[in-house]
Amino acid sequence: MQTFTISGLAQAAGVNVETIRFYQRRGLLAEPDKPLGGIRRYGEAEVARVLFIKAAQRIGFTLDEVAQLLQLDDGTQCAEARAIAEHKLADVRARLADLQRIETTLTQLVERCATKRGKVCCPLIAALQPAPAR
Amino acid sequence: MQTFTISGLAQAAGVNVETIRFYQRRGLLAEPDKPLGGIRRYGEAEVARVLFIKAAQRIGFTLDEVAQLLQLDDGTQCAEARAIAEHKLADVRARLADLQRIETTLTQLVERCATKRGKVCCPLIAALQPAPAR
DNA sequence: ATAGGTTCCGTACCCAAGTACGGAGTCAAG
DNA sequence: CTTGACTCCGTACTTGGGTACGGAACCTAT
Repeated sequence: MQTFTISGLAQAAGVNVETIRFYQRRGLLAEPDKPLGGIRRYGEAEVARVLFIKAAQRIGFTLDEVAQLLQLDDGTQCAEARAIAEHKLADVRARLADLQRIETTLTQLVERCATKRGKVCCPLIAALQPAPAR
Repeated sequence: MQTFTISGLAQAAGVNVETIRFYQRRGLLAEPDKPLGGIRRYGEAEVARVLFIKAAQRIGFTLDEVAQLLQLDDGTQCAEARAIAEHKLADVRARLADLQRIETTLTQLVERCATKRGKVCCPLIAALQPAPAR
């Protein structure tokens, strides 16, 4: 089951070997204990974990935040997990709302582009305005 | 209408003065021409712009990407705008999907937490798996 | 048993996005 | 007309997230 060497893992996850080692130092990824003076092996679980880290980063989480999310995946005491989860959830929903507004606005822009020509001005900033001064 | 000094702008947008100047150097924010050896003034538009930059960053855009989005807001030739917009849109939709899956999973976790006790393990990683090895 | 390619580990370096610093100029209040 | 707060501008430092480097150890294939 533990089929990959570190470079195999890196390749499977689409990152650099050094990145794996960096994540290990940061505690985002465990270093499997190596068979007495030998070489560590990794499995699919680690690949998924690295992919998760990368995906979470793309949507704006820092590595510290990713660590918290991973804690939830790893299993924590319920009360604590719930606290973290609720906190993150609020956060996630706020981002979701912003992203959705950008999505809508960009979609409209593309549509307008298809029918008109010349300059277009896309009210992107307005899309994320908390309370437009009107 | 141009009511703020740079520190007023910074405060209104909830960032550091140096950040404003940094954005100006990066071309994300124009430097209004100053009244002959005097002090520049800013308005609500700039506040909104900085807030947008910050919001976009929170959902994972780099400053270079933000610059592209701002270009759309500022008005560009249609063909070019459309190309950028479509590109960003695909990007935005991918992030949206990931965020939504995290949202769902976190919500489920919180629910389970409310009814059970002891350890919980939240399949967060699985939520973002491209194709789970089964 | 040794050469070539990894792994391991530490240290050093890199880029993005700020943050801090310091001197000179400006401006309003006393 | 000076004092204190702020602006302007350049340069330097910091932090987060990696990347690169280099020597020693390891593991095949010949």
